Amino acid sequence: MSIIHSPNQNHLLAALPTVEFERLAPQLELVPMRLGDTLYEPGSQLQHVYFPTTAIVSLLYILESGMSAEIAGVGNEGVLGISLFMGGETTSSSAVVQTAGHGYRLKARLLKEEFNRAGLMQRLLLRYTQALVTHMFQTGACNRHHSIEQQLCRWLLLTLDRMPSNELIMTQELVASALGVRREGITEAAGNLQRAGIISYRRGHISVLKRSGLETNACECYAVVKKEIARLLSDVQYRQDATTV
Amino acid sequence: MSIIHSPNQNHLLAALPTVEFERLAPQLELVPMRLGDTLYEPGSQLQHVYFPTTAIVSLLYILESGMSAEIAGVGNEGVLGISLFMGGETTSSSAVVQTAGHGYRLKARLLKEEFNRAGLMQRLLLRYTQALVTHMFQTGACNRHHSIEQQLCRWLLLTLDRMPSNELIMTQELVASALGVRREGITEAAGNLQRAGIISYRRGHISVLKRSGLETNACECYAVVKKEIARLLSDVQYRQDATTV
DNA sequence: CGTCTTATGTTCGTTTACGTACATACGCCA
DNA sequence: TGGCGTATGTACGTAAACGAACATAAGACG
Repeated sequence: MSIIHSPNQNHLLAALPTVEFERLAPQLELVPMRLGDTLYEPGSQLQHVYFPTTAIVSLLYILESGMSAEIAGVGNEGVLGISLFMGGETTSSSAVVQTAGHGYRLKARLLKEEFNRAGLMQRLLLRYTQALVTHMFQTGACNRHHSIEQQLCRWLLLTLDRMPSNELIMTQELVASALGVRREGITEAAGNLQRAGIISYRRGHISVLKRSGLETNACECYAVVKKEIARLLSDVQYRQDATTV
Repeated sequence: MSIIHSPNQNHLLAALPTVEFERLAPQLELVPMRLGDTLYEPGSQLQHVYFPTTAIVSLLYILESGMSAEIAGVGNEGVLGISLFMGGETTSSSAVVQTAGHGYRLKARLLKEEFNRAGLMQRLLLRYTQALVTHMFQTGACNRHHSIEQQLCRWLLLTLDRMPSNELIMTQELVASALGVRREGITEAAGNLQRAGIISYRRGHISVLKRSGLETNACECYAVVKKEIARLLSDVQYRQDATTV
């Protein structure tokens, strides 16, 4: 069975009116995103924006000491490279593929042109940016006040929501660097969740057995982010033809 | 001596071209901002945007447990109420006055109109928003990895940069809630800095004696945020008449 | 099937910040 | 000038996460 790819798997692209979509579609380039790929380095000039379809990308900040923290994740609900239309040209964060998959990319110049037409694309991009800002807010507060286990639950839920199955392909090491904690801290927290029958895992794979268990153990941050994103994108209409995929 | 107020004390307003500035100026309303005033509550419909001139406002997130964390501060370099032009209408954060002073406010509708003219105001607002996003990124990572003392130094520097003098009017309790830590933690960190001759303080007042000392003890986050904001706003030209104030 | 890389498990002591309780003293205002 | 509200100082024990070192085992690959 071969996998069918379509730009409409990305919510932003699927919400474009036909005119705008058809203008961009020929310029969209399907790209594979492999685990660990770096899409952006801090400070580099952005050449493209990326609309993930099946991949998930971490926006993470790497400190001088080498320690890192994920500030937000981007999946098929969003886009990478907001600083292009915000006007900064470069980012101060890194974008690293956290779950392998695919996405479509668009040349920076073309995106800026489309943005400046002030059509629905502009509205969508700004809306999405605000959702991202909300996410960052919540993550910042969460970093400060919640335990590793709570944060792990939050993070698993956010990731799970973007996956087709209930299995995540990733090592504890990777989760640890996303949350900005020690690997051992994840081993312990994940061990607790496994003993409680909420998840089960083996080398590089995490299966969620009881989603409700994660929700119970997560901090409020998951629900808040989820709700706010739903609100911000609630009036987004998908094109008729976009739903057939 | 009476204090002279002018919208040009706010950098964004001072950078508007004459045409745009003169269109908005009659609609700008000078408002006092008293310590502790709440400009926005999470979830409320925003009626105005605020351009601080001498006041500093904290964007802080309050968790269910009552604990809080400041995600960014806004002074005369910025504006409060970005969700209005980003399209969300409401914020999920609170905006609380951290240093008393003044600012100008503008009716939400008028700002949106101006934004949609796609003139320099739009460019400025988007640029500023990206600077804010950068700030939030850095704060998030800082919350995770740096000590209270480092964060205190960073925070004092950021606040100091927006003050005309080297004295901050605020209690340790207030600083603690901005950083999202215990008041006792601030007492200890501030005590260290005072013993080192870097600051001196008395009830509700903090004087910075040796700025370089703060810079030495701060984490990298201060310098990074400072530099990035300077970069983003480097090509902003102030109107000729705006510099006379 | 055996080997070797690497993901995961476990255990120490240590550090940092928390939570609580209470002491002290500044400085506003009657 | 005296009193009082409140900002600040100090001192516990406790909890969470860290840092480092090492053990175990899964599974990729020859």
